[in-house]
Amino acid sequence: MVVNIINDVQRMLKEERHQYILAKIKLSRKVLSTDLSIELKVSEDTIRRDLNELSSKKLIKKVHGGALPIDNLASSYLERSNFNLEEKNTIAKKALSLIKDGQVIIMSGSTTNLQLAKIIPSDINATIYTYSLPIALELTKHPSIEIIFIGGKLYKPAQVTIGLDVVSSISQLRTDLCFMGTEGINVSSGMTEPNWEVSHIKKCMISASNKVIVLCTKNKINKIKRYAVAPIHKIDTIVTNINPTDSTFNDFKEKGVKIL
Amino acid sequence: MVVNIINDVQRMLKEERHQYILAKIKLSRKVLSTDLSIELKVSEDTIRRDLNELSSKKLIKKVHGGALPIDNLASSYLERSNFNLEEKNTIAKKALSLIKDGQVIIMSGSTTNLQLAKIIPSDINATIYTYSLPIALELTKHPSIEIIFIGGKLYKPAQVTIGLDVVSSISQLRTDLCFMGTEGINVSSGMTEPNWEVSHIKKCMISASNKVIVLCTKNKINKIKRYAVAPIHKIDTIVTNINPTDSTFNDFKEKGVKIL
DNA sequence: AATTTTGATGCATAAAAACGCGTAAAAATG
DNA sequence: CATTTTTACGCGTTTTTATGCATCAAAATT
Repeated sequence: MVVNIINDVQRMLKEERHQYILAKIKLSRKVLSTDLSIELKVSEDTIRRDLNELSSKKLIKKVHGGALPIDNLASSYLERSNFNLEEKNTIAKKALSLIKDGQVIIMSGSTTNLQLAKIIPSDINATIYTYSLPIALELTKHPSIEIIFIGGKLYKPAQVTIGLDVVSSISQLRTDLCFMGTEGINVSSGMTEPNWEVSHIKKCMISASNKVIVLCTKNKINKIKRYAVAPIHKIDTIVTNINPTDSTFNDFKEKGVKIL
Repeated sequence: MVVNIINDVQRMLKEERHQYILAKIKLSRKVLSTDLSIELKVSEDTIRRDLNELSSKKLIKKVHGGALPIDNLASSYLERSNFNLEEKNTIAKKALSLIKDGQVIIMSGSTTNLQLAKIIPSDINATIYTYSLPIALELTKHPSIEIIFIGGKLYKPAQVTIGLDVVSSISQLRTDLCFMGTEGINVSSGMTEPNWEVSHIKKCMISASNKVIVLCTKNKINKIKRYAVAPIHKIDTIVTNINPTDSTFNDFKEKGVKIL
């Protein structure tokens, strides 16, 4: 019996096929199982299994006959933004009451702020400065808010601009309100951040703004991170997802911080 | 017997049709089953089934004879970006070949550029300046591209920043390549734009860049708009969705413009 | 009201997907 | 090194899906 060596010579590994498929989808926006079967010299069955795998990893959208790219805009940020959505929305709703018509506001890039941006009623007029891509994008849907985007080098994981440009832009501003998320807040250490760049930017935001409002979920309270942003007395209001009368806040209240 | 190759060549996947229909509805506020049947080369029957599906997903409002948009004022940019996707992708693929590793590039906010941003291979290194939110967001998915966002006041319909800040930022730049879309290009009038702000920004881009590459679909060629951007000799290359040997381009070639 | 356009429904068919099974190579195990 | 176990595939077979067509019902149009 003749052994067909030729056939065996070139068979791609599964992983290689996957790479190939992803690359092709990226480039052509569409792949057909039949084409792939021919191109990769495996049965359509195998292609289908490949497609199913990639699809279950959310890397492609499998459809009858082939696959298409997954549409969605952002991935990692988007995932985070859907985390603890319930809490974030609670906070956002409370924070809404602090916005008055005609104000100039600066917002940090936190996912809670994104929630806030989503629910600002369309009859509110305001000017919002931000350095977060998703927040700016969200606000473009709003009919009357004026958006000023603060440019600079993009920090991909958080989809915000950072760096000197941002710092220098912000230090030239004067705003009424400043909404910012935080990674840690505590009476003695004040507000702290794990990221040096971010801590610096937040410092600028605070000195640029008349009132400082910190939005944070319960689990950030009493956490301390590496870099200091501001002592507690610089914070005007903390908005959280728990009851403002909770005893957790006693110390904060003594320092004159409002809890919402 | 004649085998009809043409017929076999392109049949869209159901999902693709759906996307096409949605894009068209948003753009023209109305679609007719008969038109779609011809455009998508399927029976009206199938179109009706498509429309029913989309309608049951509340994405469109199905009516006698066709369908209408379901109120909501989704961002007009996204609408445009999914329209004529095929052509835009063709252009983007061609344009890809012009990008070399390590270059500094500036991109305008055109939807064709968005397509380009989507398909840049992950092994390419480059620095990209842009003032388009969607493009910047798209590029955050790329592992190695450095993105610099040019800040300023946001122009919502196009999701780009405009204004003095943008102009002044760009005039301080020096880039290797400049990819820009256009609303009209013509041998005698050169490149033209309907929007004054945009025309001004594009002028800056051109003078900041070593090479100027214009991406445009066939239908923009020989159109003339209100505001001049640049005479034809400032353009190095035009990338379109049609064959570069097409006679349409003869005049352009005489002026030294490369066609891709 | 008559006529023309659309829409819905059932049916036929071809293509694609899923499922189960067998096999052979690769990896793990004793 | 022998032998299990696992993994990756391919091949039938059965289901499901996508689509067109014919027919009849429901509109819109005249």
